[in-house]
Amino acid sequence: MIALPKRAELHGYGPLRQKLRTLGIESEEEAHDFMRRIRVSAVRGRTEDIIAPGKHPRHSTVLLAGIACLYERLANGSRQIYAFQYPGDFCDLHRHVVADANSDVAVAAITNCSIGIVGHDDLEQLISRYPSVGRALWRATVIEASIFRKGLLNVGRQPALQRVAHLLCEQLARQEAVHLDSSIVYLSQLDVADAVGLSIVHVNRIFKELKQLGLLAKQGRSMKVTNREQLVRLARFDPNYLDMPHLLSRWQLRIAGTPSNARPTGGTGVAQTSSTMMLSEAAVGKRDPEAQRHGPPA
Amino acid sequence: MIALPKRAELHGYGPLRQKLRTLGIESEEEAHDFMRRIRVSAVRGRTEDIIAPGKHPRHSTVLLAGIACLYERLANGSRQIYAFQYPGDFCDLHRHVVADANSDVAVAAITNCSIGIVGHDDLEQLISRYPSVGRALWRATVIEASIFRKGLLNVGRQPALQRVAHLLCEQLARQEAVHLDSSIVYLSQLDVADAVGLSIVHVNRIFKELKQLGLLAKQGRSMKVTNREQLVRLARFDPNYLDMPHLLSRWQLRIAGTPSNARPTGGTGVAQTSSTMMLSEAAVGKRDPEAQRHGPPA
DNA sequence: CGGCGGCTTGATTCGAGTCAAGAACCGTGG
DNA sequence: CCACGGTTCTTGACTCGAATCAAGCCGCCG
Repeated sequence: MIALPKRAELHGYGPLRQKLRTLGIESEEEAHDFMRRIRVSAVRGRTEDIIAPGKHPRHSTVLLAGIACLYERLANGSRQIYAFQYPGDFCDLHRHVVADANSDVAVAAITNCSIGIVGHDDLEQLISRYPSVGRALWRATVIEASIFRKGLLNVGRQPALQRVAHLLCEQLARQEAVHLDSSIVYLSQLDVADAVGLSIVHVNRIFKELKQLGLLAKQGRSMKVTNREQLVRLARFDPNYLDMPHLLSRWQLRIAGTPSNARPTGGTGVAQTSSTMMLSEAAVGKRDPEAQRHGPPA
Repeated sequence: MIALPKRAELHGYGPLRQKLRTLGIESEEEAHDFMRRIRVSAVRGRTEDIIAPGKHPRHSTVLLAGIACLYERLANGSRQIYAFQYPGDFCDLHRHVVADANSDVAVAAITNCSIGIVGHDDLEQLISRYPSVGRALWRATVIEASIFRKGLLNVGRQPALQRVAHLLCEQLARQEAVHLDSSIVYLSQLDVADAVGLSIVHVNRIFKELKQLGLLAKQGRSMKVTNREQLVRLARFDPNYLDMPHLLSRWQLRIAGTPSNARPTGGTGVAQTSSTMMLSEAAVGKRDPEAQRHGPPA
C-alpha cells in the first residue's frame, strides 16, 4: 500500500508528514494519499531560485529538506525576505488559491534544498476528497500570514537590536519544531538584513553587540546562540503566533515578577555559566527600554 | 438596541454579498445561506475597538460598513497597523482557523462602523455544506496575507515618501472596489504613520511634500488625491496582489516608454490642470530614484 | 596561490525620531 | 452664539539611529 521509496520516506517525506499532522491531518490514509502525489523534483543549491519571480506554474512546491526564503525584489535591486521556510513548509500555496496574483514573489534556497511538487489538480482532488486537507492548507496559510504580520510589527516598530533578536528567536523556534539544531543560526548576515529591513553593515554591528551581551557566539563558521532565555526576553518573543503548542513551554517568556518559576533576580534556578548569565542579565537590561524594574532587594 | 432594522439589510449586507462574489461564490443559494447566518451585531464609533486584544470569542466578525484597522500594540504603547478593512472584509478569520494563536491582534474602528458576527459553528456548517465557501474563505486569507507581505516590503525597503504613497494607493484602490470615493483619504495621519512605521511628525512632512508635488490637496477636513497617476507611478503601485481583476486597467502603472497610451512628456492626452501636471511630472521624477529617463525628444 | 563571498570596522552623511509649541478644527454645553 | 477641551495637524530645532562609502580581513575552494 505504500509505494514510497524508503529513502524518500526517511529523508524526504518525514518532515512533510509531521507538518500535515500539526496542521490537523490525523488519518494515515489522508496523509499517504497526499504524499503519494508529491514528486521529488529537484535539489537546489544555496542562492539558487526554487521558484523564480514571474512564473505561473500549474503546481505547488513543498520544501522537503533544507532552508529556503520567500522574498521579493524591488526595481532597484534591494530584496525583502518575507519569511524563511523549513522542511515540510509549502513554498507557494498562495499561487494555488489565487493563481496569478503575487507572481513576483519568489523563493530561493538558503541552504541546499530538496523540493517536491504537487499538481494543482492533485491538490484539488485531495481537498474535495478530504475536507481535512482543505482545512489543513488553510491553516498553513493563516500561520504564514501570522508570520508576515509579526514581521511587519517587528520591522515597523522595533529598534534594530530587538528586531534582529526577534527574527532569530523565530527561526530558532521553528528550527526546533523540525528537529534542526535550535541553537545554530543558519542564516547569513545578509539574509538577516534582508529579512528585517536593515543594511548588512548595521546587522553586523547588531551581531557584534549580541556577542558582547553574551547572547551569541561564533562557533566555527556559523553563529551559535549562547543564552536563549535572554534573547527571548530581549526580543519579547512570544511563539504563540506560530501555533506550535508543544513548543510553548520551552519558549514562552517568563514574565519578570511572576511568582511561579521565574527567578526574580539572581535566583536559585539552574546553575548556568553564571558569569555569562550575570553579564547578559545586567547588560541586556540596559538595552531593553521596557525592562521591568526588578522589585526592591528587600 | 435595534432588532435588526431593514436598513441593515439593505446597506449592510450588500458589500458582503459583493465580496463573496469576488471570492468565487457564484450561487445565490450559498450566498444567502451565508448571509442569513450573520447577525448584525453592533455599531462602533471611531477609535473604539471592534475586537479587543486578548479575547477568544466563539464567532467571527464581518465589517458591514465603515473602515477599520487590524493592529497590534507593543508593550511600550506603540501601535502597528497591519491592514485596513473595508465593507465586506472579514475582521478575524484567522481566529476561526487557528483558534488561540494571535490573540493580541485587535481590530479598531477608523470611521463609524457597523459589524456582523457569524458563529464558528455556522461557518463550519457552511464550509462542510458548500466547498466553495471553504475555498472563498481561504482565498480571503491568502489575499490578506498578500497585503501583509506588500506592507512588509514597503516598510522594510522603501523610503518614507514612496512608503506613504504606496499605502495611499492601496487604500484608494480598495476604496474603489467597495464603491467608496477613491480620491479621498479617509485615514488620519496617525493611522498612516502607524501603518507604515513612521512617526506622525514625519508623515506630516511627507504629506506636505505630496501636496507640494501636486499629488495631494486638502479638501475641507480631509485629504484628496489630485493626481492619482503620478501617485501610482511614484509608489510603483501594482494592484495585482489585491487580486481585483476588474480594477487592474485603471490602476496599473503605465511604464514610461510604453508606446501605447502613455504620453511621454507634455503629450496630447486629456487636458488636466496642465500647470499642476507639469509640476508633478518633473518634481515627482526628482523624488523617484528609479525613474526611467524619458527617451530623447527627437 | 589567487580569487571570491561573507564578515568587520571606521568615517561620514542623512533620514527619521523626539521634543516642544502653536494653530486649526472639531463637538458640545452653557 | 460663543467659550471650552480635545483631537488632529503643523512647524521648527535638535538628536540619534541607521545607511552609505570605503577598506581590510578571514576562510574557502578551485
